[in-house]
Amino acid sequence: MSSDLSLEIGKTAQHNGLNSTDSGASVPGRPLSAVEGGGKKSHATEHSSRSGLVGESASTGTLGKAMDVLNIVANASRPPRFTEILQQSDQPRGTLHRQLTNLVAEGLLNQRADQAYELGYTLLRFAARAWAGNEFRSVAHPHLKSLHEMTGETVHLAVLRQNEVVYLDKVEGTQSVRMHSQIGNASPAYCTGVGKAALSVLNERQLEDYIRSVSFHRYTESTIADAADLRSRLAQVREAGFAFDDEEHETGIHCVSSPVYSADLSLIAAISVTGPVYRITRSQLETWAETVRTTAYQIMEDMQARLGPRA
Amino acid sequence: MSSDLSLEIGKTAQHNGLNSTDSGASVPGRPLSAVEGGGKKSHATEHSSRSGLVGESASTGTLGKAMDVLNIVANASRPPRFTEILQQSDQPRGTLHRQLTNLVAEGLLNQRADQAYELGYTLLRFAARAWAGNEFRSVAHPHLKSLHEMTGETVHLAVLRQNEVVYLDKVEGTQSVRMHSQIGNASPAYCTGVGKAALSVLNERQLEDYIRSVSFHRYTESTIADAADLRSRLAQVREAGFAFDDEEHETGIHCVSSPVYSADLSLIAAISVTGPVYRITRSQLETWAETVRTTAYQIMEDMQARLGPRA
DNA sequence: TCTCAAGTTCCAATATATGGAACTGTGTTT
DNA sequence: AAACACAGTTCCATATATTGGAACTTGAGA
Repeated sequence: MSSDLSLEIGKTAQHNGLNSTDSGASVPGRPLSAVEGGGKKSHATEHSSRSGLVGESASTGTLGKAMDVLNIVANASRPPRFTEILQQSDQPRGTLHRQLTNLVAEGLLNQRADQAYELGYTLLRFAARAWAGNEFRSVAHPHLKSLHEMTGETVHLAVLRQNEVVYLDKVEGTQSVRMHSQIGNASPAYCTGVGKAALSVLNERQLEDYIRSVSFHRYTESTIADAADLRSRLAQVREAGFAFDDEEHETGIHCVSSPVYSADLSLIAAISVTGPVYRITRSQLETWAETVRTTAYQIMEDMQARLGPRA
Repeated sequence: MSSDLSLEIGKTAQHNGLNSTDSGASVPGRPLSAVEGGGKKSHATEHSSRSGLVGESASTGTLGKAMDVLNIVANASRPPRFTEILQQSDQPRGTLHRQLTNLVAEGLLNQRADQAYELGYTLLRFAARAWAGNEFRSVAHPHLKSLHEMTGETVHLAVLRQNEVVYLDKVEGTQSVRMHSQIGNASPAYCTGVGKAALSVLNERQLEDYIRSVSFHRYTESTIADAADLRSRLAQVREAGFAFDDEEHETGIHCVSSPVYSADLSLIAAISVTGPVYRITRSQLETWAETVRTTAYQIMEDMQARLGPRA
């Protein structure tokens, strides 16, 4: 089992030249700076990867195994029973059984009357707090709202987590609320607007790690299918400051997106304006691109301002 | 450390007399029957308690300790740093530090640039799946919608989990969507409508366990303040089939609620219609009580129908 | 009734988590 | 500026929790 491959990557505080003492002037192109001055003498291995950004599902001891089981249940098309889980797990029956028992006891899993396992309510409880208590989200939210008001279309906020983007917030029209659909959902980074925007700020090594660990799946005709293509697209995104998603993940849906990130890259996220192709033209999206980018900058500034005050 | 106090309570399949072979006739007062016939030879200790319904936070080995840490972070008023967590935890520095590292590696916690810990995005990811994949919720949802259409007020679905009720779903007016506020939120059972409805179906021992482990806190003037009061209220609820919440948790808000549960009590939930006192009178709530109860029965029937077909 | 598969329990062996103490870096005081 | 105090991090012998094979139930089907 491959574990302990690395340490923190995000912590390799790498100042981007010009640092801030000027309070809040809008300087596009500059992310919010790290809260601490110099980088710690991190004696991380040269290889790195994994920790929050990019990486596989290397198990961290007992906890990691429990998470593996949770993942099996989460990814099942319907609530799996003991043996179904056993087949996907590489653990002996006795062990797996105890793990399941523990997970159920903690409320992370539910065992239904028919013995099938489903994700437990404790997860909902935690997620509600994770969401409500998330400072980044609450700082960004008003900006998302104003972006929605300007465009009239759905606005998303998503963060990069390993190889996926996880949707953190969403502001949409008064149209029938499709529940809180998106929030918490995860999508592959390479085929979504927010994903490409997020990937565009990775440093070379991180991108390398990402590309090594990702596997491309063609969701639609225009889905990016290989590393070379992805690289060149990301170069463009890096240049422009925004990314498009031309129905690369879902047919009939496209969007513009810009990255939101901290200087030390401990937080990499993105915002987007999304619309259906039948109503929103590509050129309309292009019109919004600058606004999206500007909004992203504003969020970064606000985050920076919010970080300081914390004693 | 007190662990392994018990086994499953919910599994003590306790048929309520008359059992089902008749398919789907509406027989109010009868919950959906357990999917399995007899009760297993559960040699559970006489004491019992804990497992999903009612109980304390007894740690289940390593996983339990990790959950304890998660809980500390979740309950903090703002993202705690290492020592703040250390003070609430009863573990030595070295141990706690490694646990935190593991939790961060798994994405269950985030360590921000200022070193403070917050709940991680993985929790959101899991919760989204827990919610979307929850069969009970999806079965109940259309009923909630029709209940909303009949009353015009906000409708909730909540499940009993340990001493709390966790909100699973919500249907409300087109009024500005206060995000998906409630969902995933947890409230004490004794002072909410859904909570009292849920508690009313507990058997004697379970109620005993609940009362032993709960601590009453006066949220408003009318909050139930002691066990005796709670018992007599629950007796009334049991009789009537629905419960009221007269501003017992939040001033200005009241509701009617009815329990939804499986015969083996492995699932205990409740639905409610909630409204602000300035617009909804008590007698209006009483008018809805019967409808709420009927809707609850219909959900139970639907659940029963949905349980069978599963091979 | 018998048989087979699914699910559950048990316990010695061993890998894993523990926790005290030493270490590093950061910010504060004299 | 040096000394101090404090938060955070690492290390390693030890204790303990997890492991996993095998035996044991239970339930469904022939």
